[in-house]
Amino acid sequence: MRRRDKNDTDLELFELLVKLDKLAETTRIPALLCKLLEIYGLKSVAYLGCGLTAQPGQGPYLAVTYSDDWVDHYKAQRFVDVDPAVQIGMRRMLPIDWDTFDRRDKNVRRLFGEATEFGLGRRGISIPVHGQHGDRALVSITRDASDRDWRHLRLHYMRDFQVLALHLHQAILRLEGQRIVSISLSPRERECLLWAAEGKTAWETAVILGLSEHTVRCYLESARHKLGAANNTHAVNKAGKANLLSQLP
Amino acid sequence: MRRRDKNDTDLELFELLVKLDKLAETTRIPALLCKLLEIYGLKSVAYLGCGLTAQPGQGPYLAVTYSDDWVDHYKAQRFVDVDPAVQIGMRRMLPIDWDTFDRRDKNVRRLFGEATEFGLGRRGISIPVHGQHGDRALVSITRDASDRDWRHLRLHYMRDFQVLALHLHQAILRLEGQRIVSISLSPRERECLLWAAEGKTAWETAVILGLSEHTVRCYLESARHKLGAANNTHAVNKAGKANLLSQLP
DNA sequence: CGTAAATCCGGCCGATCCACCGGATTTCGG
DNA sequence: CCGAAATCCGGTGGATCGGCCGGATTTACG
Repeated sequence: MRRRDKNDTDLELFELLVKLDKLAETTRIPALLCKLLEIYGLKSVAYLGCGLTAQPGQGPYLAVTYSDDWVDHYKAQRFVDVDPAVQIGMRRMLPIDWDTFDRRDKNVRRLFGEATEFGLGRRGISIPVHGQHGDRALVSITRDASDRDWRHLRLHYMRDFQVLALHLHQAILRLEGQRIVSISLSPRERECLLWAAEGKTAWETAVILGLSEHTVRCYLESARHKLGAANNTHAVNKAGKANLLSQLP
Repeated sequence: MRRRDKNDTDLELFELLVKLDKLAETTRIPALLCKLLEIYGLKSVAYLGCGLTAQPGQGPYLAVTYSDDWVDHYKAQRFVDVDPAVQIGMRRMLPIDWDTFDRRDKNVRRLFGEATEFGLGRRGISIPVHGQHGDRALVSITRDASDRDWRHLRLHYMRDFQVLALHLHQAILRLEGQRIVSISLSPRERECLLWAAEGKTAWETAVILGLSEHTVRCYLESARHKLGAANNTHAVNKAGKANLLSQLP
C-alpha cells in the first residue's frame, strides 16, 4: 500500500517540520501541503484557521490542496454549517475519523457525495489545533482506502498529522497572526482581574484579598490601562487571550 | 541504542493511546507513565495540568514517575518559579528542548543540578498541551543521551509525545475535569456578548448591530442568565472558556 | 395548532463601574 | 542614592450596568 519505507516517511516528516518552522511566507504553504499528498499518499489536505488575529470580524484562514471550484461551491452552499468535520472537529480536542460521523442527515450525505465528485477521498480525518490565544485550526486529510488498510493508516495519520497540524498552525500564526504585545501585569493586578473574571465586584474582591475596595479599583484601573482595555470586561477578555490569567505566576 | 524495533514502538504507542482513551480511573496513570519509560528508554515522565476544573483556586494536577522526594523538594524550593520548563514551556505552543534553556541563572543551574541527583535525565523535552477551555498541561520527559543520539531521539520524542500528551491530558480532563454544562446561546446573545467582550457598551453594541440599546441589554441579560453569570464580565469569561464565542456558526 | 424560543421595543432605579483628584511606604535595580 | 514600579489608602460624580416591570411578532417543532 505504502510505496515508501517507514524510515523514509519519518525523515520526510521531520524535514517538513523544520521547513515549516523556518517558513518565511505563506505563499509556500500550498506547495508544502502538496508535498504531504505525495509523502502520505493522500487525496487532499486542508487547513482552516480561526481567530488568528484576535479581531472579531476577521474571516477564517484557508489553505487547501484541492480545487478552488470545491472551495467556491462549499462556500456557496454554506456547507460549513453542515460539515461535521468543522462542526464537530472544531469542538473537540482529539482528532476525529470521518467514518464516525452520523450521515443520516440529508445535507451531510449531499456534502460528502459532492466532495468525492470534486476529488476528495472517501476516508478522512480532521485534527483540531488549539492555540494559546483562543486561536484554533482544523487540519483535514482525505484518501481512499479499504477498511483493512484504513485501520492501520488512520493511526499513523493521527500521530504524524497531529505534529504537522501544530507546526503548520504555528507557522501560519507566526506569519499571519497579529502580534501579541507582551504586557506584564503585576501580581496584584492579575489577581484583581482574575476575580473580576469570576464575576466578583470590586468590593467582593477587596474582601477576598483583604484590601480596601478603592485599592482594588486602582489595580483594575491600571490593568485596564496596561491592556488598553475600555472596561473590565474587555480587560479580562484581553488578558485571558494573552494568557495572563493562568494560575501559575 | 534502542532495544526495540520501530514497528514495535509504534504498536506500543498506539496500544497505549487506546488504553488512555478508555481509562476509567486516574489511579492507573502512574503505571501507564512507567510503561512509557520502558517503551522509550526514558528516565522520567511528568504531567502537569492547570485549569482543569475552571475554579480559580484549584491547584495544578500532577502525575509523575519520579520519587515523591523530588516533588516535595521541588515544591519546598519553589522551583516552579524558576523552572524554565514550566515558565517557558507553559507559554509556548510547540515542544521545547531543555538544551535551549538559558542556564546562566544561578537558580536554574541549581535546579537542574539537583534534578539529576534525584534521578532525572540530563536531556529533556517539555510538550505543552492546550485544551479547549483554557486548560493547559505540560508533559516533560527526560533521559540521558549523547549529543549524537539526542538529535535523532528528540525528533521522535517530539512527535510521539505530542500525541501521547494530548491523549493523556484528554484522559485526565475526562476523569478529573469539571463537567462543562453545554449551554446554547442564541445568535443574538452570542453577538452581544462578543461585542461586550470587545469592550463595547450596550449603546455601542446597539449601534453596531442596528438594535435598540434596551434590546441589547435584554440579550446580555438572558445570556448572563443562561450562563449563570453574575455580570457581563463573568459571562464573557464563562462563554469564552466554554468556546461559545468562536467565529463559526 | 398551540407552545416554546427567538427576535425586538419601552422605561425605572439602585448598584456598580470608571475616570479623575489626592496621598502614602516599600522594594529593587541602575 | 535616586527613580521607577509595586504596594496600599480616600473621595467624587457622571456613565453604565443589572434587574425588573411591561409589551410585540415571527419562526419552528411536535
